[in-house]
Amino acid sequence: MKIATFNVNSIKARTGSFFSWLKKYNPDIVFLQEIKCETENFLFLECESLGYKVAVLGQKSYNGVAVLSKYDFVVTSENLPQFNDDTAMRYLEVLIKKGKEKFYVASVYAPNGCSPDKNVEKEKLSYKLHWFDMLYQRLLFLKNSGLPIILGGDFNVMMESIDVYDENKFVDTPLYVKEVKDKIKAFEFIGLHDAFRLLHPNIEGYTFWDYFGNSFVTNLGLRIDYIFISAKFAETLKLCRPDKTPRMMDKPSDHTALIAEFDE
DNA sequence: ATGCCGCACCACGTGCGA
Repeated sequence: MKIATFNVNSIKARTGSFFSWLKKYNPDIVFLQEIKCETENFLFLECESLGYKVAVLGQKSYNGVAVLSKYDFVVTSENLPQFNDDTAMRYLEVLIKKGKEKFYVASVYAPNGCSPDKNVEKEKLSYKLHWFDMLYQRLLFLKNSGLPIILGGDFNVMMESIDVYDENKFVDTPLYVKEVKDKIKAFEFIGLHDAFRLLHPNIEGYTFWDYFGNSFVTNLGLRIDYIFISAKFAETLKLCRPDKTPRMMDKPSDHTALIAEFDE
């Protein structure tokens, strides 16, 4: 089984490059973030013609998440049940049925939390922390079902210095502050593992490079996109790495795809 | 390098992202 998560920064602006990459890698499940279009305007036909069943939670202009799957599924949650903001589309969870197996997957787009205005940033950081608390509550619920879990998404946090080109630039920012890292560390208590770090404890795995300057060429990147997997998938995980090919195409997203493969 | 780029839109300027 092959899976991928990709913050596309507008599916419409990425139509050509995204679908050429999708055809080539041909993953079984894809998690998309920042599709930046309303649900009804998503490119359903293009995805379906490649054999995917599609679930979309979109909105105008910003945010928006989607799940593409070669396996059948039912949508189990649109946004986080206990989070009382329905203006930002950031979480889409489906229950996949793959033959006799059932497992939960979710496409996740965590709030960024940053602002040039320090007062605004304070509010945005508390919003982010609360959003992660409600994510945790949902993950507890999924864990209690006893079914395996896969999360793919843009979590907007770097966990350690190896995840960031210069940690000094991010000290005390909502991308790198301890309170936010602690929310991700808490995933351990739900039995979720960072798939990339599981296989590669000591190598850089950037998934994002800013548009400005030559940040991609000079590799000034951040690892902010993750695939989290429960024990059953950790046992069969055989590959997890950023696939830099979409970031090298014309008019790329500022993120690239993170891919993972599992033995059957 | 606290937005130097790129995206979307009640669009030729503004809000937003990391």
